[in-house]
Amino acid sequence: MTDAQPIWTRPARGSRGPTPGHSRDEIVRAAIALADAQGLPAVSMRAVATALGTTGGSLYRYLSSRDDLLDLMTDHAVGELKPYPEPEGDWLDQMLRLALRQLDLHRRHRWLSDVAQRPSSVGPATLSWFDHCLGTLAPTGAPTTAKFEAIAVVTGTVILFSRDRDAAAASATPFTGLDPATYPHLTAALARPGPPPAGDLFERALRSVLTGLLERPGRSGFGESGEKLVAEAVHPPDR
Amino acid sequence: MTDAQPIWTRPARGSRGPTPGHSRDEIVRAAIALADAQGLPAVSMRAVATALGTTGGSLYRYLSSRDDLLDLMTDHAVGELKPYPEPEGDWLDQMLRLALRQLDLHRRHRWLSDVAQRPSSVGPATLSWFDHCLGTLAPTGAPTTAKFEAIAVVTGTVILFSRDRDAAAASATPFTGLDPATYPHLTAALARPGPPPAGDLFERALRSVLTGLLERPGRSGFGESGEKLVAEAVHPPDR
DNA sequence: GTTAACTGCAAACGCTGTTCGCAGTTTACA
DNA sequence: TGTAAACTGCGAACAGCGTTTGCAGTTAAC
Repeated sequence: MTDAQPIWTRPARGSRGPTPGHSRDEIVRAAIALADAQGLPAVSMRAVATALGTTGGSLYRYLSSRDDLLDLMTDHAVGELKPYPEPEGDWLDQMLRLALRQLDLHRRHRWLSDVAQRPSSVGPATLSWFDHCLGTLAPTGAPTTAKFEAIAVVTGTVILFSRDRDAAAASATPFTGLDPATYPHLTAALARPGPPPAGDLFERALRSVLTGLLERPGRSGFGESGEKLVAEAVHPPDR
Repeated sequence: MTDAQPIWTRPARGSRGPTPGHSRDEIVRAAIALADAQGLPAVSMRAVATALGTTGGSLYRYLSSRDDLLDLMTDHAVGELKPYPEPEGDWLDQMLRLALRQLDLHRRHRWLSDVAQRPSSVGPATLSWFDHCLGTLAPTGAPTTAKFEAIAVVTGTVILFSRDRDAAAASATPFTGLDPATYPHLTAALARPGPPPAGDLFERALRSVLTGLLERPGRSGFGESGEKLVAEAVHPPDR
């Protein structure tokens, strides 16, 4: 199965041979279970195959590469974001709810952040999520570029905070026995950690960055002619 | 060379045998040149070795693992951030200058963002950079946790924007031929992309997120409605 | 002078993604 | 109905990876 088309438009099987013993969905599910339990490096073709009771090379009857499998896994996981939360409050509240749902997804599937920063083929569930986010941001009237960037920043922040605990545990170890002369501020900060910051940092970060990126600044912000164009282009027919 | 100590405190060579034909620094430089030219996957032990005129196994006289090499590469690159920009303006201006310097570094060494998302051993140059950032944020009076988080967010934003061009090129291709019925907002946004947003998005994003994370709350409007949103949006009780 | 430690190199181990050839099976078409 | 094409499943194989090991040669310490 070596096709130039992306996996989303490629048929799962032909019409000629015997009925396949497995399916793409079954393979993807097994791979996700493996990744959830033992991390992404454990998802090797042979490991997934043996989890399904077959051999490594047989998977290439269903997929054309491991990247295909990762793409399918990603989109399958992103599909768990549905149903999207009910629209409630202004666009910022709504966007925050979406981000929290995404954060929860990344905490359930920690391998998602490993797979996210790799050039991948975007699946339908991801497109749907992206489209929903764009719709949520429509009332801002911000340019398309800013919206795209804002959604990317949200995802980036989600990945950042989903790694929180691991990062904290990992970075605590090598931070012992530092020389106060060479690292004065760092040793001081570690010696007196101070109080935990008020409120949820995740929410604070997102609220501030989203308003900063998307909200209409006083008058020296977006160009006026551009605003009209964007307002026309973005106003959806059914919303 | 299999030692439990991190590579930073391990001596480069013993005192008994013949003088080594290479050095850690030479190896690291060759690896960085390779990564700059052909990307991180091209940095294999054998490839670095042949670039130095030796064989793969010989590198293990200088390093104990490929992860060690990546750690050394990272810290070597982060060392290029020095000298740090002169303090000028308030802490926000200063922090922005640091972020821009970091962004430039990530554009010169694109493999840095690939290597950053991997649990690594933090080297002295990275510690120094971190310490300098902490010192820059000292006037904010924010809690230590918030400062740490803010620095991480800055790095995350730098990585995000350093990938900008690649991401734009890669995501433009699969975004053709979408069904306007299933992705209304996305197709509308792509049909008329609108003007590029005025001002630098990188700077806007950083200014807003830094002020949001670090400036004293109290008059800024957040805190009350947020906690309820958190409880509502996540339905599995993971938190 | 002997011994221990070190360097450099080649070969090998186990793992990876992926390809290929070989049955055996099912469908399409003349 | 017969034949050919297409498909599935499987085992072996290939190239590449990180890493280990054994061996010869070199240097320094005692």
